[in-house]
Parts: sequence; C-alpha cells; structure tokens
Amino acid sequence: MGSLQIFLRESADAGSFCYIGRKGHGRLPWCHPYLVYDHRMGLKYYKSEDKVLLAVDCIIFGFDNGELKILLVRRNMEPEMGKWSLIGGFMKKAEDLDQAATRVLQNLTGLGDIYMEQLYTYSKVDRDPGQRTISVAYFALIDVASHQFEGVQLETARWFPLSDAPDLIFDHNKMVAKAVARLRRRALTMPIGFELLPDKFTMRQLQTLYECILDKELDKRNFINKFKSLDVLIRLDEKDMTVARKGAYLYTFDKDKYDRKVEEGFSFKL
Amino acid sequence: MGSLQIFLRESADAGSFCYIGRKGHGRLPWCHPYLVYDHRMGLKYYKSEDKVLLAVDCIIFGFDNGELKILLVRRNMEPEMGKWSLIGGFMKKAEDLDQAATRVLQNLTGLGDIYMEQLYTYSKVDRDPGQRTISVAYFALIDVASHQFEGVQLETARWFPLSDAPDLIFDHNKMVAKAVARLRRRALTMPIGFELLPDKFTMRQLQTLYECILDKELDKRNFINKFKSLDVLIRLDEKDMTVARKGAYLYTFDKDKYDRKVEEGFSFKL
DNA sequence: TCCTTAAGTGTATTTGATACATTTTAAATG
DNA sequence: CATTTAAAATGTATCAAATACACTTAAGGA
Repeated sequence: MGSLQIFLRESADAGSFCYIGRKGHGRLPWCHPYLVYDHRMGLKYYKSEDKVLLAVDCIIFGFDNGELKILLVRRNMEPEMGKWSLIGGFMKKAEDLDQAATRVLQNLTGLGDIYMEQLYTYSKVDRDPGQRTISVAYFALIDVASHQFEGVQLETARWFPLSDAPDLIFDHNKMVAKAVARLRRRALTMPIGFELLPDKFTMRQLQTLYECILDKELDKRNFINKFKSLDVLIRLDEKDMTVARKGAYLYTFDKDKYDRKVEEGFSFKL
Repeated sequence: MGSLQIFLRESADAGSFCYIGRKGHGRLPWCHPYLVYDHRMGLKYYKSEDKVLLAVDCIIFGFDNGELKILLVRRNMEPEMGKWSLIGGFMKKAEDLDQAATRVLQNLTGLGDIYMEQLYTYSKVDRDPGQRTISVAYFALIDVASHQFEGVQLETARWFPLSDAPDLIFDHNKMVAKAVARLRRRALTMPIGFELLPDKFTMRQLQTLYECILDKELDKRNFINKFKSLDVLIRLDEKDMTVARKGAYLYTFDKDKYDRKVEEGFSFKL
C-alpha cells in the first residue's frame, strides 16, 4: 500500500487559503488552509518554514520631576551589545500579544494595572540582523512616582528624559517616534494624564505634563478653563504646600465621569 | 570528544534577550538572543516552538455608484466554508508585511499602485480555530471605476455595500469595524478621497464619498467652501454632462499641493 | 511688617463652524 | 421657439470655540 500523497496549489492569496486534496481524489473540503495531511502523523502544519518569532517591544512612558521619560535597558548581548534598547520579549504560543506585552512589563516592574496599547507591527526583513523577527510595539503609561517598583531587572533598566534618550538598537528609534505621536494624539482625545500622574496632583503638574507631551507652552488660564469645562476633575480640600508659599490645590480624576466621557468619545484642543 | 553543550536562562523578558554560553565557559558574548549553538549544525533558532504563522488580511474599500463598498471572498474551505471573509494570505519569510499585503492585493486585482496602510495586529489564541495564526490587518483604498481588474480570483470575490455586508469569519468583522473607524479619521486628516475617486470627479461625487465615509449628510455650500479653502483641487474646463442638464464641472486633485499639505499635517472638520 | 513667589481667576477678540436661499445653465418638452 | 425642469453654482450672517492677555491672592521667609 503506497503512502498517501497530497497536492497543493501554490498561490493562495485570494482568500487566505489554497486547495488541498489527495492526488486524484479532489480537494479535501474539510481541510484547513495551510495544513498538510500525512497518513502517519495526521494533520500537521504546512509552510512551517514561513513561521516566525513574534516579539513585543514596549515603549514605556513615565512622568517624573516635570519631565516625560522612557524606560530603556542596556543590551548585554551581541549584536549591538552595550547599546540601549526597548524592553521586550517574545510572544509564547499559548498567549496573545496583549498578554505577552503585559507579561513582559510585569516581569520588569512587578505591576499589572498599567495602561497599554498596541502601536504598530514592524517586520522589515533585516530589522534584526541576528534572525528574522517581527516585532509588535506596545506603548505603556506609568506613574513613576507611585510605582517605585523593585524588579530585579531594574539593575539594567533606566529612565531617560525623552529629549535626551540615547540612540537605540534596530528600529527602536522609529518605534519611539511613533509612540510619541500616538501619545500626543491620545492626549487630545482623552485625558490620558490619568495614567501618568499620581492619584493627587496639582493643576501645574497636569499642565506641565501636557506641555511635555505636546512639546509646546500652554497658557495657564486657558488650560485650566478648558480642563475644568471637561468636568472630569475633582478639587480636593487638600493643598500641596511644597510647591508654593500659597500652596496649590490637589485634584483627582473623577473616574466615573472620565469613563463616561471616553465612551461618548470627545476631543479637545490645546 | 563530548558534544558541545549550551545553557540558557529561561526568563528573557527584560531586554528581549537571554544569556547564552557554553557550559563552563561563560556566555558567548557575540551570540544572538534566542539562538542556540549546535556543534554540527552551527547556529540555529531557539524557541522555534513559539514561532507562528503571520497572516495579512486586507480590508479593501471601494467607492462605486455613490456607495462605499468592501471586497470580500467566499471561503471555499473548512472551517467556515461558504462564509465570507476578507482577502488574505500568509507572509513569506523573505518579505515584510507591507510586501505581503501588496502581493496579496496584487495577485487578486493585478494592481500595484494602491493606497495601503497597516491597521492592527490580531492575535487571540483561538481566533482561527484551525491553527494558531496571527493576522496583521491592512486597509486599502481603490477606485472601483478606474480599476476594472480582471484577476482570475475575482470569480470568488465580490463587492458589498458596507451597510449590507455579510457576517465574516473569525475576527474579520472586528477588523472591518476598525478599518471603518480609521478611514473616518483619515478622511478628516487628509483628503483621502484622492484614492477612492477616479482621476476626474465632480464636487457632488466628492461630497457623496465623504457623506458615505462619515455617515452623515453634509451641507453642499459648506462642503465646497471648506474643500476649496484647502486648495488642493483643480477645476477643469470639462464638464460631466451626464449628471445634470447644466452639467457639473470636473475636478482633479493637485497632487503636488496635496502632498505638501499631507506633509505639513493638517486637519479639517466636516 | 514687608517682600517674594507661584497660584488663582475672567473677559475681550479672533477665528473657524454652521445655517441658510436664490440664481444659473442647458437639455427636454410641448 | 418658448417653457419647463433638474441639478449645479454661489455668499453671508450667526454662533461657538480658541486664543490672547494682566492683576489679585495667599502664606512663608526675611
């Protein structure tokens, strides 16, 4: 009894599939695209030579000391040993990309409740000279002050002011640039400051944050008026007495109102 | 002579790398992350069990007969045989995602000069019940009228009005929804109509296109005023006499001015 | 008590978005 | 040839939002 043979049609672009069948018996209609049938092994994957490793790289923004910063690690490995790089890792087969990004970040910072968002997928053939890797970039926002994480990995990680960050490996510079653009857009579509500030903050801090993100000076009165009209802030009775002799009122975000606003979808210009 | 052994550190998230070296000899500093050294094979990939197939799926928008449409194919394969699906294919190891998307589209339509843009990467573990596949969605804009493509594959492909499209396989509905949102945003950031209209078009066509994209009626005078003030249109001396007794002037985009505008970055509200 | 420093506050002006109605043209009709 | 008809072309007044702009207030330190 000869072994069972299969045939495949090469070009399979039209609908993500190609015809598969037994020689002389027509296609096997139940057969999944890109599967190969082998009479001993049962179904197995086709085109495994086109499988690739999927990495996630995280652009982690923090706001500290009136500056917008990103978290980088020094690469201790060739190629590009000693150069700075984004925090990253590989997606495991049992998880999706969001989970992979969360895991990578959690392993580093020990924190789980962090704003993350998928940014873009980078796939140039030679982007990683070592091997073919596709990288999905995520950007994350964390409040540096409240999150004094003690992760072991932190020996190798460091916060850099965005304006004074070193050159990065591979296409990581591009990723950062795109993340900054995205952050800028988000800042105008949702009061994203939430994620980057401590629970209680002054108007000044909020404004400085926006000035850093948008990279331009804002008028204090206009800024406050606009933000107040958004109606997502609660002024506390507390004051921060360290910033001025007079002291400055502390605010928190009104999470409920904020969430409602985000759902409604709104934009606001600065 | 015993075989050369290697050791790896398992958790490798902090910087996309892990330590690799010969047992007892410290790590090999020149060795790339996630490579394994084998004395017979030389370098080979590590963690190949976490490699996955990368698909691209294209949301192809067309504008025809005053309607916004998408191009779908009927799936002739299990699972989900007979259901409608986006046009897709797999990325080959020798190409990047943009190239894969272009190839997929070119194979289908025979056309190469098409506006395409990466949308989002979908990676839920069970998104394709057949096997683990990650899909990178692209959205494309083509002018149906000028591009009467004769691709062989077209037997299986069909244009559907966006408002009357069938349910799609996997997470393709989600992809379409996201693409529509992106298209809407683009329409307000760049005069994207360019891509969806024939070379020469009437103001009415342009307005109808925008009405379809934004899904709301627009005032004719305001629309024309705003678009004229953008200064990217050239009014030709020709008229389209089929649309009205009076005839309607034909316009083209001023590609140069348009490109300059896009570079400057501008937004305009409708 | 006075000085200093940053916080806090309101209005006038400009700019852009919206609402809205009549005239024009050429083909079709009688 | 005069009249009808259907859609194209056009401009202004109003309203809303963005911007520009300067003085007063509070509390700590000298």
